[in-house]
Amino acid sequence: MSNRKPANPEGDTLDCSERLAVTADVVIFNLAEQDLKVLLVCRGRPPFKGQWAIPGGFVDVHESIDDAARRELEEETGLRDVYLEQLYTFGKPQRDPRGRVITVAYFALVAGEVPTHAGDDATAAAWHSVYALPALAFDHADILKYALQRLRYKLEYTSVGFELLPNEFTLTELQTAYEIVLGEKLDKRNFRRRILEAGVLAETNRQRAEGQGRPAQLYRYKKHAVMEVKARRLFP
Amino acid sequence: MSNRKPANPEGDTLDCSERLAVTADVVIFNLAEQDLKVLLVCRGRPPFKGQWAIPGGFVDVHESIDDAARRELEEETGLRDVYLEQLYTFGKPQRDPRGRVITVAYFALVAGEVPTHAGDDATAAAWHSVYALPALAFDHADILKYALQRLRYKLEYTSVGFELLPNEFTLTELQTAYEIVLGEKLDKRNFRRRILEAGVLAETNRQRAEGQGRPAQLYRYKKHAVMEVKARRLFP
DNA sequence: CCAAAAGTGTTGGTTTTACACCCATGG
DNA sequence: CCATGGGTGTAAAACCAACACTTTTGG
Repeated sequence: MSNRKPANPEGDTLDCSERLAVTADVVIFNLAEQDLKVLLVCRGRPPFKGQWAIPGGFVDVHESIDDAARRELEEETGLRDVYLEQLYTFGKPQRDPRGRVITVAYFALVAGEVPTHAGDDATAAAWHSVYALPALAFDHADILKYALQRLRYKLEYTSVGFELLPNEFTLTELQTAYEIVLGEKLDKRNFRRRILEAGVLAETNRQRAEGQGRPAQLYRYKKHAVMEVKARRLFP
Repeated sequence: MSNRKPANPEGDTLDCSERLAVTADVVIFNLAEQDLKVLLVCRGRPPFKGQWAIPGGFVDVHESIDDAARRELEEETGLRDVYLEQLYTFGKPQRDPRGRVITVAYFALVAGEVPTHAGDDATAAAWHSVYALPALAFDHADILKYALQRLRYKLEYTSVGFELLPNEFTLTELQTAYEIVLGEKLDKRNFRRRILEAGVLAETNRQRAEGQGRPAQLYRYKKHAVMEVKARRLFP
């Protein structure tokens, strides 16, 4: 950060003429109905009125970008303390017809049934399958594509997958979650071996019966287990 | 991106009150004197006058953030068309004492001997070893630490290392480059086998003698070779 | 002919993949 | 007792890590 542009040679305040509008947009993923969903809002105003978009909002002068993203997330889902990670910053001059807008994109993972609340600038908020998306406003299709790529990548290299499941889950549920996100079948025995050897799961003393089969052991994610196992993929 | 904050209900223009100053800062890496160097500028103005900082500048309303980063890079080094990648966006409210400034950080890799040009807001620009850094202005120590981490990571998983060498290079030079950045010795035979099997190098028909030993084959990087070899580390 | 740097294969251990049957429960 | 879903081991292949000598040149 230098201070070339500001006109004041003393450099201890900032010129206002070159400021930009900055938004924090959050790609919120969720698993439901055996599908990977993303939360979209239907825009209630121009531009792109009536089109679906990734939820987001302007970053306030007094809040950090992370806080702005958390605020958006809470406005749309009512949830706090969920997995949230900065993705990429999109800043082409013409990406918003209203003027220069820079978007810092985030992605979030939320678990369980999550009701949605449309913000006051949206006519609706709804979960959409990432495999059957409507046309999106702005460059949001690019952002979503990038978010999905990053989610898949993280799933293979880190143990972030638990964030898509409720507190307690069975190994079959976890495997299904991985399969839905990665879009491929995994081997049951290899999956179990790896996930257990990674040491990020703790057995609970509870079980759950699914239909009329043998009840499954419930596990929970060990908080504070190392998130990123350097240079060792969790899955092939 | 929603349009909650702007006051105009029609939403087709942008309110100016909530705009932020945005800079593009570039961590420029270079190899020299058997060391990994980073280009720093000595600030000519407050705040942090006289302290070293990562070069950067405000993003103009009409240019993309990438273009701003490229412009900074060219101003400091005179180079264009070098490897440049967005790193992360830093946006805590108090990170700049002048007011709210958001910094989109990039990292760049430049090859060969690169003279530096101090910008007009800096009293000097110089290469510093990443292993012996001075105190840095703002939160630039964090940015640099993050950049170095990312560079190392990329070196292991992609073939980005060539960007730190001139057009033609020997395998020993390439290995040395990797060793300097990663901070560890590599096995010569394993290194050569892997880098050649990766198929990203083309032999030239030239050789170069280093001192009085046997001359080494010169290679160059195959442009358009896949940059990212998914799920296969180049080095252990 | 000697010093200096380039170049070259093999082996043992580890990791990964592929694959099929028995177990516990509810109806 | 049977249908349903949960749980388990092994063998072959691929991959990785460690290791030392020969080749080519210049002085």
